[in-house]
Amino acid sequence: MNLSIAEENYVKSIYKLQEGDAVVTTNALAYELETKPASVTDMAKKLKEKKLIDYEKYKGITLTSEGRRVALQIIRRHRLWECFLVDKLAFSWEEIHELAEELEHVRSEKLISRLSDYLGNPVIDPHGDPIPDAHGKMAKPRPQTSLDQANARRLVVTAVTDQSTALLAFLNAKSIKLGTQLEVIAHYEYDNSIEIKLKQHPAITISEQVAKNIMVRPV
Amino acid sequence: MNLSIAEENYVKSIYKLQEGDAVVTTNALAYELETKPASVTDMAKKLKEKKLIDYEKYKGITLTSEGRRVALQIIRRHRLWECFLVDKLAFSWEEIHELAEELEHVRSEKLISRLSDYLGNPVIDPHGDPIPDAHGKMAKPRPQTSLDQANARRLVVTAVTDQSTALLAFLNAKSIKLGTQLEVIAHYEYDNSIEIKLKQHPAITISEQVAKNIMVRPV
DNA sequence: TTTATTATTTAGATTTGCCTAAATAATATT
DNA sequence: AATATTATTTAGGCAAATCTAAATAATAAA
Ligand SMILES: [Mn+2]
Ligand SMILES: [Mn+2]
Ligand SMILES: [Mn+2]
Ligand SMILES: [Mn+2]
Repeated sequence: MNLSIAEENYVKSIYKLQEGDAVVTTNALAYELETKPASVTDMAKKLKEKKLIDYEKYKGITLTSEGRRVALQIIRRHRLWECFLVDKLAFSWEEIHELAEELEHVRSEKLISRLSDYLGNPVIDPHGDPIPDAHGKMAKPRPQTSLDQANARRLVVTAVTDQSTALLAFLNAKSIKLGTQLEVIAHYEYDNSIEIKLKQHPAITISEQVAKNIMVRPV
Repeated sequence: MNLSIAEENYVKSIYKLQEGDAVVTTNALAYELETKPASVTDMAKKLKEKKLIDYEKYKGITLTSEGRRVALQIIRRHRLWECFLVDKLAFSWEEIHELAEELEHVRSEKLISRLSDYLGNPVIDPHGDPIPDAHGKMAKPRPQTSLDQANARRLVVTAVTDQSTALLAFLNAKSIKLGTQLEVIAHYEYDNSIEIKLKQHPAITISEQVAKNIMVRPV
């Protein structure tokens, strides 16, 4: 099946919003893709026609198994290019998303399999997200929770769920990256902010919003 | 200026057909881009509007200096990606053109300058074509002639002007690549075919059409 | 259970890039 | 110089992807 760039972006966003099995609403998808609900309805009809989604009007959108397959391929391409940009071209993690957003649309099995080999067949990308293999299989991520819900004291950062430049730049400023070990000092009930301490650094307090987007695992 | 992929492809093709200063005709451009003359006329109006070409109806097309600048950037991206595919991902020279045709449209100064550094700032691509630098300057190619017009006996292959998969596959089969040294044994007047000999190989006879597309220099 | 609010879809346009068929201009032939 | 041929442009249309404004459906509140 030959998909346009727009169609690929829709399929990828639907996959992202589905998180397993949830139905994706028109508005949510419009917001995610920075477009208008009317445009989403139009595209939903086309993707249904192509059997990539299940869709009945007013009932929301879910991917078919073919849609899921397609989504995983696109995600694979996106994340492999992100690895390339960081590992080989020395980009930092907040710069790569936009570039990968374009590179992911170059469709060539051979290109991607060679790129993967060249990178040593990585299984997680620079943001800690798992990379599907050529068959769409992803390593089950090791159990992780968001920092605001973790109960252990000593934690290691495993992923970042919001990949906006703003958050990643903030984390850079605080020296927080994948693999960073930290200790939770205190939870402040008033605004749900959290005080943490990194080795070799003074303790800092981070907002609930930041904490929600940092994934961690007990060290 | 923000150009679409279609606009970029037009500008690049106009540059290619201009060969210095010649005026590009509507039909030639349509043939090159595998589209129809009417579509070329439409696009010519748009590119003129954007000041990338000079165009008066029935008078043909030439690039403005801005158009030339843009073309050289696209060619730079194209050829650097070709180097990447060959040097890092082990593609062979007949597979890379189509992929570079897509990769060239990812517009990021930073990406391209890092890619160039990563590749060691190459000045020729895998087909022997010069790569413009960030300012659009290209190494003046060393004097070379097509094989059918060379008068020296001992020659070295410096470039291939037709980059079709068919020709490149033929050259692969005959073990002819960039840097290959060969000796001209005979010219056959009847069909302008040429007999050549590579070291460690029996002599072979190649057609005029092939010879026209192989660029050589006295060794 | 009405009524208000929110979510979604439809109707009708717009832009881009392309097409075919017909008209016109430029060039080549007799 | 008149005519035939070829090149180019115009006219009119189509599909993809978007939009705004209006209509309709679903859901929440009174
Ligand atoms: Mn994308
Ligand atoms: Mn990522
Ligand atoms: Mn291209
Ligand atoms: Mn090339």
